[in-house]
Amino acid sequence: MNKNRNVTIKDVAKKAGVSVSTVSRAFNGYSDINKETRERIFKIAEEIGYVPSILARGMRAEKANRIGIAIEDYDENEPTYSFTYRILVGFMEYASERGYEVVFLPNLSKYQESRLVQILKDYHLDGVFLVGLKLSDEFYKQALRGEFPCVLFDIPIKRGKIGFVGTDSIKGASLAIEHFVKNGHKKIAFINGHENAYVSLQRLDGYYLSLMKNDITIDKTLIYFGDFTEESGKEGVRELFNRHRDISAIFAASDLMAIGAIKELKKMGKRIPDDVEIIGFDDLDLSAYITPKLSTIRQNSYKIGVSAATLLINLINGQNINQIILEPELVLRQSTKN
Amino acid sequence: MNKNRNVTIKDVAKKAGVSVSTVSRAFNGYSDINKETRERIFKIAEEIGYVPSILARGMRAEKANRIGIAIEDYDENEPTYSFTYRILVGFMEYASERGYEVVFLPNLSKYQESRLVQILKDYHLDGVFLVGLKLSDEFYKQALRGEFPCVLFDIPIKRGKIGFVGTDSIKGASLAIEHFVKNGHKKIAFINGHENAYVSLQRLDGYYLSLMKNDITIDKTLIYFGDFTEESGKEGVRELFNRHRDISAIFAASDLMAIGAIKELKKMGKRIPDDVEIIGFDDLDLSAYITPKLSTIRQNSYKIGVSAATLLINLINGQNINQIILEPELVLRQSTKN
DNA sequence: TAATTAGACTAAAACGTTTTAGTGAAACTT
DNA sequence: AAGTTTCACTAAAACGTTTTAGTCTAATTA
Repeated sequence: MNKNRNVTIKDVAKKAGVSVSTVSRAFNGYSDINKETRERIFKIAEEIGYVPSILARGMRAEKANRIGIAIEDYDENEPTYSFTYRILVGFMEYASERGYEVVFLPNLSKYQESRLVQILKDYHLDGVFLVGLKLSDEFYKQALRGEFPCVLFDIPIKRGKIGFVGTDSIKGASLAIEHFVKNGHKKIAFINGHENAYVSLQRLDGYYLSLMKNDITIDKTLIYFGDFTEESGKEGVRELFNRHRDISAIFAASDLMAIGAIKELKKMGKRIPDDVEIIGFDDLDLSAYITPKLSTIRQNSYKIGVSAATLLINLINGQNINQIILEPELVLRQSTKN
Repeated sequence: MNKNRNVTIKDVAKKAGVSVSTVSRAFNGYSDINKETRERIFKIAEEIGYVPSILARGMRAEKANRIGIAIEDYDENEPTYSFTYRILVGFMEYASERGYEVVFLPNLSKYQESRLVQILKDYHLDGVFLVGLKLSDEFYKQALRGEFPCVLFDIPIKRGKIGFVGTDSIKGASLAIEHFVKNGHKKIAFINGHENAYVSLQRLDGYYLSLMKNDITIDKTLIYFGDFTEESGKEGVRELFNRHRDISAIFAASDLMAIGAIKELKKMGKRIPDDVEIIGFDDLDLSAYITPKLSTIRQNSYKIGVSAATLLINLINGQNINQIILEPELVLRQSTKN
């Protein structure tokens, strides 16, 4: 494919009667260039179909105009990949609009021995979006040093060149609880994620805040800490109904746990939403297909991707916004009375 | 990130006491290089952590060692992206193992005016995997010219530098029909995809073949042509049961259509699998979550990605395998009697 | 013994950019 | 009138590779 390469900057220069450097400067928005010259250059470039080679640019320039997206290890049995895919596409589309090339780094954990910053250099990346990184992960610690631009999903670090993108979990939880309160529930159980996830703490805050605002006394035995998986949702229901047999509403911190909970509730002979109402968190594609269709707090995964790209590119270019918090949305379906 | 760039080929050359070209030749597997020298070079490279710059290489070399994956336009409402994601990851992982960098081309249709071959040059790609390409698509016609290495999913072109990857649809359909026959069904309906999709024809062949093999007379009014969507699955059931009220088994050419069919059957008061057994095709993540859990012909999406990468890299390197057909697998769940 | 070939290596050009360090002319200052 | 500044531009080096066209020595052949 490289044989008779494309139109190069030289062709544009020749045709415009200027030097190669002038064309380069025009394309890179330098100021010391005559307006007419600049326009002529752009017109000619357009005409002959010139596109700067990202490879050549990356080799010479400070910035390669390439960013990476590193994704959690692949698991054959994980049913949430449509969510990941939407993040990915949002990230890609925005990045490509801004002239960045996106390089996918699969199986990051394979490289655990080497330093993350080394990998970024090897790949000529200006920055990286880390999604699904575990807090225990070695790369996580390296990222924290803030040596290079880096965006994290659901992990609220905002120091140095590190950015953070996530959904407002306090608000998300509140939306769910408010809905239950409106429907007259007093005994609202909460199946949370594990305690060392930031979002779990946030969702817990939202749960507390909403209950307090509505003068419902908080009962910690109505809270169960799972690990976001379907199995832990089932476990949560067993445990909670062991403690209280009159729970009438459940808020789960992930759709997967909500789905597990529903399965377990059905097994116990409970009708949903008549006996128990339930609201999840995420809005997986799955959630609209289970029976009953799951009401949930929607995170806009596509927008998460777009925001991550926005943030990362800003960080690379030295700007100082370093977090984007997205609005959650309550989606009412069949697991609640509406 | 580019400031104090990495270890380069020069560092290796200096330390090994040879010229840069020798190191390059060693790394590219040239033969006219002494075995000891080669080994010394590799050892030193390993020691000081040398990794060839893919950018520099791509600029100079015939091949850039970069391949693209172009994906169907993003649709917010499409529920099958976990399937796409698995293809993607399979493709990525294999390509990266073989030393290829993968470039994601989102929204290919945005570029419709320009020639595909032009795009590949602009991006310095050695080849591309096109997934979800419509037959009506302009790029499809361009791909067919075979000017550059290119792999298609589910579209059986095998000429020139074009490769084809897919699941054996004849066999897949047979698996489903054989199961129904074994369970004693005679009136087996078929909700197929649209007639101009290759896989629809294959699945139809499989359907015919299996019926004939089992001495069941073929009744064309038991066949409905949908368009792979959920809605057309519903429509299919309405239409088919209008024609025959005693259908006891349905094979659908996509899980989405099977899901639509199930919804419609439930609405009609049919019990699944007691009144009607149903088998889909694909095995989406969704399918294990609907009620009843869908029995289906599984396509291994991860393997599809791996196979596409394998094929593409072979085509680029001038080898002549140009198709990989994967084995389907019958997955029995709750929509059939097992 | 002279000529050829094989083996192991190298110098330098090339790829398409960006960037550094200017240049020359025109327009201002003093 | 001499010096300074601004404007618009450029030549050439640099980025890290691969590749072309050798070179030099030693071994083989005629």
